[in-house]
Amino acid sequence: MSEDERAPGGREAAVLAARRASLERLRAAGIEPFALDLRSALGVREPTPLASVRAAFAGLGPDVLTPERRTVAGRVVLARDLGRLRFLVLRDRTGDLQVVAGEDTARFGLLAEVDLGDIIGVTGRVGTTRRGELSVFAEAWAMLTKALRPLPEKWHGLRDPDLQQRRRYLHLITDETPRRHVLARAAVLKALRSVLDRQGYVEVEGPVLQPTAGGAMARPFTTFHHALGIELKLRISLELYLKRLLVGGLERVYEIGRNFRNEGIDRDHLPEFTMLEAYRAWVDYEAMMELSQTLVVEAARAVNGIVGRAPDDLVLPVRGREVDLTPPFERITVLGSVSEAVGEEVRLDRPDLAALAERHGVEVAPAWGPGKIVQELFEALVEPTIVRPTFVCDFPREVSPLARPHRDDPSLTEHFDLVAGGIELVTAFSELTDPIEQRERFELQQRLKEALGGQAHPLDEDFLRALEHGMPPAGGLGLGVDRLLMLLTDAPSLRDLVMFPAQRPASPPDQPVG
RNA sequence: GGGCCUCUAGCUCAAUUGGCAGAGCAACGGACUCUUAAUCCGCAGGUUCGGGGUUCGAGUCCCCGGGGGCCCA
Repeated sequence: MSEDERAPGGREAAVLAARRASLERLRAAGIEPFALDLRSALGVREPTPLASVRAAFAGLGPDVLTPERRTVAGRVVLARDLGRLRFLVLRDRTGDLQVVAGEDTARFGLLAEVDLGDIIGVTGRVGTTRRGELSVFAEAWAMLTKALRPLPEKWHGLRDPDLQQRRRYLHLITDETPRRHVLARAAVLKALRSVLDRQGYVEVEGPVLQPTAGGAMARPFTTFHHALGIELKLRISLELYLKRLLVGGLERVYEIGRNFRNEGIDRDHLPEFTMLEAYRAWVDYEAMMELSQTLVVEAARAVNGIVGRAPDDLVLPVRGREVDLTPPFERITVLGSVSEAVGEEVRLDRPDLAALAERHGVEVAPAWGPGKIVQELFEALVEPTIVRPTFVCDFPREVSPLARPHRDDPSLTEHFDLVAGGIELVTAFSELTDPIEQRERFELQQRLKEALGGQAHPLDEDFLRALEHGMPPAGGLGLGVDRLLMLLTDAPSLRDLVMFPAQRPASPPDQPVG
């Protein structure tokens, strides 16, 4: 049942009825309130963007009427009725502009049927009012789309975060922030693709529906394919199929796509999120550091214009601090930074690791090995303190099942995370190519998962089979696009960067209790 | 999963110790030929998220449930 079937509150019903009545009056006057286009009424195919009018007539003094005629269109967001003179403010994707209607305006009387929220078109000469406001002085106008529901409060807009998400269209009409977020996402995606395309990577699309969801530790969403008669999972990472393409000889591949994880929702986690993963043959994780740096810097430059920063400004405000993205990024190691944080040397072979962790407020599960304990120490003590973009290198082998053992210390892996402003942006490896070791690592992960009471996924046998055919040495990275956007826009939550984040349905009116 | 906060008119918000549910915007009727959140006059609008309880009396206190936010796991 939709919320609109609720017994209507008196006022809302009256507002809706008034809009319907206005609609009928327009029809009675021979005006179609849902027009096909601007052509029939105004003789123009598309309106001039409001910002273009502003740009073309900037600097006009007050009380000027130019001979220049323009047709504009947009949503009416403000209306001031002075009797025989009427001011309307239109809003389109580029901005706002005032329209003035008076005795020279055709069908002036019917303008009384224009409500806040209606979409109209106006043709007239461009000029300024006595107070100097740039305006189109309406000669003709057209109702393009009648709005049957009112806009939110014209000054405060939609402040309720629940309604901002549920009715994002209203949020977009009344607040420029979500619009900037949409534009920032588009700019970042374009910048990421541009960097990779320039470097000869091929964009590919792997399967979203997978028989076994691999490449990460996360609970997947499950669905059922009726024709095939099998259960399928929504992917939790892009990794294993991209690596199959490396086996197949593609050498430089990337994918930008949605991953799905059936887990908790908070500021930094959404059930669906956008990942970039890129793989390149013949290189190691050093090359991925370079690539990460380029991707982050180019994305930052692409967003600067949208959020009002200078084009080359790489110093961003993030959660009340300044983050300087100027390369080269810093480098630290997991063991080195944890040692510094606890004030004594931390090694994977220390027998008292668990006690050490507990002393620093990290609760240790019995099934955890030394690698896991060190990783938890890192995430608790070091990661939140990292402000400058920093490559955190050489994670313990135990917690990094897809990365190659470190060339200098086989208890570690060639695995780095890029962290900036306390946000984890990138995970990258020198990829593990040894299929025998890969199987052992997967099996170890399964045992660990079971020991912790979780349900282990079956192994992706076809992936292991592909590795047995031989994957070239390669470096790979995964970049969280939403998190990168959070860093670049200083949005407080990932939910702000996704127009329609997953939500429970609004509480229905007649829901049975219990 | 746990803790804290929150939900009142279409929207933004008030409501003293538990004592007549209010304002602005939007709407509706009217005035106004230069407004800038226009102004002015008038009018109307409520399942106080849902259910139960305590009480002479509940928006307010208690219990159960729902939506949202923040923090923790």
